[in-house]
Amino acid sequence: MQTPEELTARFRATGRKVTAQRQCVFRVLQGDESHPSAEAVHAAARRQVETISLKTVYQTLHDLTELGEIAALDIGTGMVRFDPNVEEPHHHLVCRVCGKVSDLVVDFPELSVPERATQGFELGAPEVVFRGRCPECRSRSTDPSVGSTPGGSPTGGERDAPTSP
Amino acid sequence: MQTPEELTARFRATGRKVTAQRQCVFRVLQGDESHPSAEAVHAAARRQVETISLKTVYQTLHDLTELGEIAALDIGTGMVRFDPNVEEPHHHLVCRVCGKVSDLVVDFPELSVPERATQGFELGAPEVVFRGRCPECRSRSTDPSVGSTPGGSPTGGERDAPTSP
DNA sequence: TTGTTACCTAACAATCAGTGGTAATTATGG
DNA sequence: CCATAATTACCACTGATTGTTAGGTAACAA
Ligand SMILES: [Mn+2]
Ligand SMILES: [Mn+2]
Ligand SMILES: [Zn+2]
Ligand SMILES: [Zn+2]
Repeated sequence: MQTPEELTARFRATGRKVTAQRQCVFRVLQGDESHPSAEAVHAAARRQVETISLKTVYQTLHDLTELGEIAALDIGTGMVRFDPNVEEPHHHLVCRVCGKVSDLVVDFPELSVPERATQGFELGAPEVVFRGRCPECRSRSTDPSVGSTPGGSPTGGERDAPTSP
Repeated sequence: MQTPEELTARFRATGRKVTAQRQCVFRVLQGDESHPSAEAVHAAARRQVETISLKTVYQTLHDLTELGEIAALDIGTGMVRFDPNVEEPHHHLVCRVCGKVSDLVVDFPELSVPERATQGFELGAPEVVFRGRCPECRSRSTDPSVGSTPGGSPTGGERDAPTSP
């Protein structure tokens, strides 16, 4: 995703009007690496423009996706997640417990399909998803098998666990 | 997934009753490589047991998933797709147009994440999805004027494929 | 500056996949 | 046989997303 200023220009150039609400969504998305849902974007946007409607957020996300400025990821968390990082190809780690999505910056070189295995499909880029448990959900787990990871990563950060869908 | 007979035994062994409806779902799933949705399973099951309810189908699919006899795939087609092939690890090709899901039998060897890239995640097996267009949708969405291009086809411009229904 | 027009909001209704409840009936398996 | 699980029809409900309306505001080109 480009900067809010560049997006402003691009919106004008594509016949779209630039409003305070849209620019607010631009700013919310800029540098956001949490892969927020539309609701999450809405919540963040409301902190800047209290009256912005969910509808407008959906509309702006749709426009940005159409322009290829962000990516809409549907990776089994129940909601579409939006990714402003479309410049750097990457994959994702998905927490099965809380739905957290993290970037996986590893590039997999050997990830091409032999022509005969494509079954006539016209293929795009591969999407790799590793599902598992994020650090927070690992440490929060009451599973007794967790707790003694020798030399592991005692990140210690046992933060609150807000999400309870 | 095991055979309907084996599933019958397994259901009994796990305290579940075996009914005509459940066995019907077993048979529908057996050898099905189309990764059907619950609705699709229901439609197929109705051809054998006309009165089987969608609820029962959901219940049976849930049970089978719980037992690990089938896999529930959420790969962005809007519905959960069920996969009776849990014996052979594999990946998937997904048609962006019609939602068709095909097995990708290629095994990717070097698909492991360097320890430092995991960000503390506890990871499961990687899921690879190639999105694209299936053969049917490729031939259906080409320009009408390109109906039968002989030899070296100047497929020229890939126009926007108009979204179906 | 002004006029056209896109945009925004609020408040709903609707869709779609999936879950949940009821009550009455059926049928499994010990 | 018979307790009890399962099934059915029916309907309400969630949650994400889209659509619709109507009235008001604001962007931007002239
Ligand atoms: Mn990402
Ligand atoms: Mn499969
Ligand atoms: Zn988590
Ligand atoms: Zn297709």
